[in-house]
Amino acid sequence: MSARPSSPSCASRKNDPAPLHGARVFPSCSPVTDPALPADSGAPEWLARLNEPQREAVLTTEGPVLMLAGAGTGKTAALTHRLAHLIRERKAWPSEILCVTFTNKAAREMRHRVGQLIGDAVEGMPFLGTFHSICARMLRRHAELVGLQSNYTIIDTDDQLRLLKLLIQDAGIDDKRWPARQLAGLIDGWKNRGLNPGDLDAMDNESYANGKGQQMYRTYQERMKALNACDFGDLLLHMLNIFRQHRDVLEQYQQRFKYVMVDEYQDTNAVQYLWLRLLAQERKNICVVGDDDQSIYSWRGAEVANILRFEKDFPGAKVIRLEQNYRSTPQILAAASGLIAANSQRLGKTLWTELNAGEKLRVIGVWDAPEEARRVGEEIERLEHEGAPLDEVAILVRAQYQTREFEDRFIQIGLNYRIIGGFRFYERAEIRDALAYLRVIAQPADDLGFERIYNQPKRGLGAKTLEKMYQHARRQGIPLAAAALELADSDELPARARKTIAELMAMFLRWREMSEEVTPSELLRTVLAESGYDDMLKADRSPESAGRAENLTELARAMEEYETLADFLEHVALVMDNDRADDGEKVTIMTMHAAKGLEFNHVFLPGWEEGVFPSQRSLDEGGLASLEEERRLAYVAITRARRRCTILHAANRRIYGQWTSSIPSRFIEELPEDTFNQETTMTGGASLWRANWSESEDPFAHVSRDKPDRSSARGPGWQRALASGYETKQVRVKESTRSAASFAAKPRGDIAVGERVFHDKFGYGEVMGMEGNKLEILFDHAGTKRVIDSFVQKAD
DNA sequence: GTGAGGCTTGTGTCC
DNA sequence: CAAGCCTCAC
Repeated sequence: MSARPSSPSCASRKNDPAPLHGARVFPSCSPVTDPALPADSGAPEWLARLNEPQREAVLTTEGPVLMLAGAGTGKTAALTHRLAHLIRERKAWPSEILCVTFTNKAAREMRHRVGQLIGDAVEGMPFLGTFHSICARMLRRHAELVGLQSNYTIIDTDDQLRLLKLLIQDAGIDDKRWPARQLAGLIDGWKNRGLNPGDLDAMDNESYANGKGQQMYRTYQERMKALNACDFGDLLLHMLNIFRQHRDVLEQYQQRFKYVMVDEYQDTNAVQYLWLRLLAQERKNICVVGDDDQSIYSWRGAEVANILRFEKDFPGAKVIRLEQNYRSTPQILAAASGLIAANSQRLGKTLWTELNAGEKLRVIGVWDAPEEARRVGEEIERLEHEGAPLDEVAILVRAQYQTREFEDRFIQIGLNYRIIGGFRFYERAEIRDALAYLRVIAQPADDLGFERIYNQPKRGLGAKTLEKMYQHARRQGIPLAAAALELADSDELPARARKTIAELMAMFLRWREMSEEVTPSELLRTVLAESGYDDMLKADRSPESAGRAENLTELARAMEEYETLADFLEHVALVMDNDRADDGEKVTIMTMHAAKGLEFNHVFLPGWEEGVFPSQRSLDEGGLASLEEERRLAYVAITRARRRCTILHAANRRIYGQWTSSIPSRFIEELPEDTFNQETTMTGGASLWRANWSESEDPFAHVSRDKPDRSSARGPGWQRALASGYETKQVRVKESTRSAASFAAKPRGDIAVGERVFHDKFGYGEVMGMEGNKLEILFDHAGTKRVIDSFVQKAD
């Protein structure tokens, strides 16, 4: 995990809520600036590195600008230079520029690169960040306008779900039929569209529990207010509400922000769009950068339409196109361009490059997911031998679950890797527990935090006590922790529970006082020691407990970078990165979504199979639009590669524990033929199978497919469809019935129960059982595993 | 109030 | 297949 080091400007922010017009001290160490230099008389040398359209984007500072920038065309360079230019030319102080990015990674990158151009002045940019972090900061200042206090808690999805579940049950709604997840999704969607409970129409209202949508949304918002808490969507929605209802506040910010810049504009959703429009409509100095072909976030409300109608929103906008690609080989560009050409709704652009050398892409068909991981591992080792740094190698997957196979394999072969995203550091139970303690200290109304730890470590308080506390809290209209304190002084509870609660509350009072005096990390160490959490871990003999203790130590260390508890908690809530201080070179494994904006010399794209990528969900729901979004994702993925791009697809994959056969992704077929080479592995692979399949009607007619039984009815979409005879899916059903599914079920016949075998990964073992081609083997060192017979040899 | 064991269900992507 | 939820026995 990397924590933003506290800087002088951060420290000053703590006490001084930054007067809106108060110019900050402009760093005297600012690098060479010649204010007399006319902008159009031969660009200064630091502009010389830019191409013509980039330079135009930098120098067109006044009025609306739309930069259409294809993948790898140097839009970040253009943006950072533009920012630097504004500051150097003293058109604005750093604190008068609003610069919004989508990810923390992008914000950090921007800060870093601007820093290289103008030095420390970038430290004075409090409004360079993600939509969420910028809104969170603004909201601390204006919290009372929406009924919050400035120390509000930002809750994560987990807490949100727990709260919703309670509310659903309170409302007497069956949470089996109307799961909290669904409601959370709806509320999120409403917030993304900028809708408050009162703004819902009948259809929105109907979408949950037969017309309870609005009521539940309203209840949830009220409860959040009582908890002095916000979810992610609230950060934006609250600020939008404030801007709409308090002209004076809006005008302050309109005055303040002389220039507005927005990265990844194609991914803005309605709230973000409305928020930006309000802020920029006075001065109209807004510069947005985007690429409609890289719009991959419609699932969280992004509307490509925002970029398409920019010229209407801001008449007279200057449109600048960046089309020269500096990143990839012509083959990679041709493959990506050919693929994306299959989409219908696009602005269209032509990427070109001056590079002429390069290799074709490779498409490799393998037997199953483990082989895929093995193959990628081998390829990476080969690259390593050729001297390629591991930092320049990335594996980009469609969904998080795909990372496991690679992780397993890389541990086996001792290949250094890092997984970005995934189960994040901050989502581990022990970390969340620790944070819950800290949250309750910082913000006593945080019931969700209190509920999490009131009996963690176990102190003999259970559901009965919790219920009593809730009752009391509800009746008195006070937070849970306050109710607990009062109950400890009454006869409502058995003496034993009373004593425990009293002790716990005494600790909290002490910690709260202490939090004013000691650093956050000292506070955490004290809490862990005094609460008994440390002891609990020490007493725990399970293999994970040591790791848990380590994680907590790491957390305390990370906190040393922060001066106040509030700063730290905000960072935790908004920043999901867990790239710790990385020692040495590592292969990066991450989702395609997380990879947007990044680039690598070598990119591996596993799992290009129908149902995985494009994902089954996108095929089942969402229709063409959703498929096209998957295709844009494929485009993003391919264009991450500078030099080599390797696509893999497996013939068999286990989904929900079921072996499922798969056919290669349609995206592979859509690649222009002359841009890639097809390869296949010894074990057959889907490529071979596909070749056969296209020639004969049913090459596997001799193998009977297992009858769909109850268990297979739970598979992915098409399997479910198969089981229920769902008609519109006939085509898919046909494909899958004659697919290689049962290929796997053909036992090889020369291995019997009781024999000794050897397996590449697990070593020697004894066959304990077999079922079709699947063997259950007790390995000498690896324990019992289920493996496919083609991966074992008879031991001598 | 705690823990063990069975049943159900899921895995999309992020701030 | 796993994790999460629920139920039931101490």
